[in-house]
Amino acid sequence: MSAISERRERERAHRHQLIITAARELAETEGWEAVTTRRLAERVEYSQPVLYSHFNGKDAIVSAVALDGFSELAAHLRRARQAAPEPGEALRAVCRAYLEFATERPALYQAMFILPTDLKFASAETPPPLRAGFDEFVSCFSPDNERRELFAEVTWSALHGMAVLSDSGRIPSDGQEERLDFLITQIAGTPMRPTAPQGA
Amino acid sequence: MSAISERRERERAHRHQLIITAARELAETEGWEAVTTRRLAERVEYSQPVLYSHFNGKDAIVSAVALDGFSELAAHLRRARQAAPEPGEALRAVCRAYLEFATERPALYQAMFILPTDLKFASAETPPPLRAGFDEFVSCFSPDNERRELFAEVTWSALHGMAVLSDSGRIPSDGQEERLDFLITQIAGTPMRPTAPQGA
DNA sequence: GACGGCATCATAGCAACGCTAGACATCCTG
DNA sequence: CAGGATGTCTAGCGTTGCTATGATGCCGTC
Repeated sequence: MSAISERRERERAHRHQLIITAARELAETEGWEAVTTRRLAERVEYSQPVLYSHFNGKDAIVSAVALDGFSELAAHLRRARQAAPEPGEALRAVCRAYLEFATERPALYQAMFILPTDLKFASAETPPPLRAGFDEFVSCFSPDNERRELFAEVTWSALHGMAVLSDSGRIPSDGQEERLDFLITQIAGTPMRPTAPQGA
Repeated sequence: MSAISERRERERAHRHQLIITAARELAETEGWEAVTTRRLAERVEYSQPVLYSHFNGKDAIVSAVALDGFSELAAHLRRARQAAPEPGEALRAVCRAYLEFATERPALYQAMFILPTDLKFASAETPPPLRAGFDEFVSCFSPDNERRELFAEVTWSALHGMAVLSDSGRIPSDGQEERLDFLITQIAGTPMRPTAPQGA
C-alpha cells in the first residue's frame, strides 16, 4: 500500500465524516424532512453518487448520525453522573441530563429513536455506544441490586416517553421538571413491596 | 336541501370512512410505507383526486386513522378498568391493556404516536377521544389526589416508552411483563417521600 | 321533455424523491 | 508514454404526493 493510497484513504474518511456532519447540521437547522440526497450532495459539494459510495443509502446516513448521537449521549450522561455531588443524586443527574439532551438536540434524538435506521439493538453486534449509554443508567443503581437492568430499562422507557410525548405536544412541555421529580422519587425512593392502594 | 343531496352526502360520508379503513387495513397488513395515495385510490376503486376532495393530504388521512385509534384505545382502556376486580387493580389492568393495544395493533399505534399528523394535542381543540384515553389513566388514581394528572402523565410516558422501545428492538420484547410489574409497584405502591438512596 | 348549468370524477402531468447505469476524466503503474 | 484502474459526474429511471384540465353525467328549469 503506497503513501498515495493512504492519503486517498484519509481523504475518503474525512469526506465520510463530512457527509455525516452535513446531514446532521441540515437536520438540526431545517428538520429531517429537508435532508434529501440532492441537498446533502450539494452541501458537501459532490454529486449524489458519491454519497452512495460511502453509504448504502439514506437510511445508512441517518444511522451514522444516530450512532454519533449515541456516543455523545453516553458521554453526556457519564459527565452528569460523575459530576453528581453524591451517589444518591446520580440517578437524578443522569435523568435530567437525558431529558436535556433530548430537548436540546431534537433532530439528533429523532435520528436515534424515531427515524428508521439500520442499527441493530440488543444483540451481539450492538454498537458499543448504545450499550454505553444504557450502562450509565444501570450504574446509577446499587451493584448488589439484581434487577438494576430492569430498573434501568423502565427508567429509560419513562424518560423516552416523556421526551417524545412532550416534544410532539402530547403532554405539556412545561411540567417536565415536575414529572422528572416524581419519576425519580418513585423509582429510586422506595424499595419494591406488594401493591397497595393507589397513592396519596 | 333535497333528498337527493342528502343521499349524496350519505354516500360521501360512507366513502370517507371507506378511505380511512382502507388506509388502516393496508397499513396493518403491509406497513405504512406501503400506504401510497395511488395504492389507496386503487383499493377504494376511485382515482387519486377523490382522496384529496375528502382530505387535505396524506397526513390528514393518517390523522383520521389515528383518531379512530384513539377512540378504540380509550374504549379498550375503559373496558379494562371497569373489568378490574377491585379499584386497587385498576391501574395495573389499564396499563396492561395499553401495552396490549400497542403490541397488537402496531400500525395503528404508529399512526397515533409516531407518524406526523395534523392532530392538535393539549389545547382547546384537542379531539375528545384523546382526552378520553388520558382520563382513563387519571381515573386510576384517587380523586383526592391533587397530582393525579401528573401521575397519569408519567405513567403514560413510561408505557409509551416501553411500547416503542420494545417494538423497535431497543429493549428485549420479553421481560415486558416484568417491567410492567415494576412500574406499577413503583408508581402506585408507595406515596411520595423525600428522595432516599437508590433501591433494593 | 329537451336543455343549460353544475357538480363530480378520471386522465395526464408536475416537481421532487431515492437510487443507479453509463460516459468522462484523472491518476497511478509498467 | 501508453494502458488500465479508480474515481466522479451527467443523465435518467421509477415512484412519491399533489394538482390543473377536460370529459361525463346528473340536477333543476323552462
